[in-house]
Amino acid sequence: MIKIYNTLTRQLEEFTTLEPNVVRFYNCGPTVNGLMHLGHARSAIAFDAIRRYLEYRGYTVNYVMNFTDIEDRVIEVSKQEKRGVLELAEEYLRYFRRDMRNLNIKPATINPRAMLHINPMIDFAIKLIEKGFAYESHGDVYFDVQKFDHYGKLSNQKLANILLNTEDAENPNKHHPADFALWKAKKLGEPSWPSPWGEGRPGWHLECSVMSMTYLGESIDIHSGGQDLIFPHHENEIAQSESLFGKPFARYWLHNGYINIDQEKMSKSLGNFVNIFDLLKHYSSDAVRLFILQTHYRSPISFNEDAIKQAQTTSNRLFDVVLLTKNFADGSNELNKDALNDTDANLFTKIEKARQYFITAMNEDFNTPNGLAVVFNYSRDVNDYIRNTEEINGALMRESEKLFDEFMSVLGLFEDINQYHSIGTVEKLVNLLIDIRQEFRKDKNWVMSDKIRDVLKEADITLEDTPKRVLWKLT
RNA sequence: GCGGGGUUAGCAGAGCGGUUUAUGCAGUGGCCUGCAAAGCCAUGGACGGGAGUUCGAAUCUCCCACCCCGCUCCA
Repeated sequence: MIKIYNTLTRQLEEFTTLEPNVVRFYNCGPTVNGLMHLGHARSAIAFDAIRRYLEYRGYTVNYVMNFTDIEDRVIEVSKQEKRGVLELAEEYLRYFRRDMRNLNIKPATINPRAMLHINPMIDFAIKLIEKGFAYESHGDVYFDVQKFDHYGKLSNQKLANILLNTEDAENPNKHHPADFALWKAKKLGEPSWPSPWGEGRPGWHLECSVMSMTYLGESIDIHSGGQDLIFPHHENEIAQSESLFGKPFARYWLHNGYINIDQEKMSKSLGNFVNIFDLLKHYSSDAVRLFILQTHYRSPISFNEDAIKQAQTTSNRLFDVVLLTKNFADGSNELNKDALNDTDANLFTKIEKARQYFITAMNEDFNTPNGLAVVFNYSRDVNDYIRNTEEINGALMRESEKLFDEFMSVLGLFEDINQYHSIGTVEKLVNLLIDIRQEFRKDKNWVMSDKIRDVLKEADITLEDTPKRVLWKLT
């Protein structure tokens, strides 16, 4: 049974779905007005892992992640850079897709863009006006928060306690200062679309309600995003969708914690962000994913150079043991569980237990740090087995490989490992050289044995002498 | 003002009433060892401070200190 911490109820809840075995999952994506930074990456990776885990557990996940490409902040940047909004959005969108791919984020079922949903947004606003939840005022359309009884339920705020800035407080077009724009009248030099209220453009919050409805339906299972979206963004989405449809919008609200740098939130507005493209010049995507997943998704992460370096070391070490397992996995024989010797039977038990412990960890609100602890503990056992066992059981190693494949599919690690996997001709050749070298070593001919090792090293093949056998890997 | 989160060893970070206080990186010692590299084993070291509840608290309660975040720019 999977348990999820729900921001809405502020407690752990048993996970169930509206439709059997299908998860309707909407993840609030980024505004494409700048480069992807580590904070975006955290959100993307955290929910990617959650999505992957749900799939591992047998769910079909309809995973929608939007791109906000028309909004105040995009317009602002387009003015600064003196470029068209469309051109700007297209470019940053490309960068985001590139970085997501580099981080091995599994492609969403669909990545809807706000700019391509203007008409449905207008329709949505019209219906809200018809139902009396919104009103037009001088070309703007506002949601009337006083009409929605549950306003503030997600952020646990009473309407009266919400602090408002002076601009909103003094906006004469609004009935209540907390009313938010569904539609904004055109301002000079800004992109606009025709609407019943004249030229204008949609407000930020509307797109998610509309695109969520379009691709997942009026009620969904999971809606996620960064903690900073709880208020006002998600609060407003709830107000829009629930007042129009009269039913719960999302059943589980998940929010990831921030990344702190020097004890301060990493954010676009503070300008203290680490951009992903640059980070990936120095660290592998696996290291970045490990760095993120070593912390529970709701906790804050402290970022510093040391921490990401450590993740890189860990990633390399884990990669090596997974690769070793693959190299010894042999599919030619079925594993006969009843005929295993003690050593093999022992490892087989560990494989089964590791799988079970991993699931237990992940079932508890997707506890990836504990899941990783299981992976590390198991990898120690395999390392021991491969290096210290007289006769390696290829069929058993195939079970081990299967286990690692399961772990890695959830964590999204080492997707390209098979290209390092020793197979066929290369394997035979290297094994031949290892055999020859072993003869030299037996004769204490260190010159020749070292030469073989050095030459192989130049060919990106690393040898490792262990008590029972010589191990090798492509690097 | 209102609403949240946090303070765990050198660093990162689980645990949230009870086996020796995970796990990773870094230490230290050992095994292995022609060298190299890796691995395995062992080991030191922490629960912000104070009081309370309890047979028992990092975990619950209260007080104090400090930090972070949200309250219409943010993942």
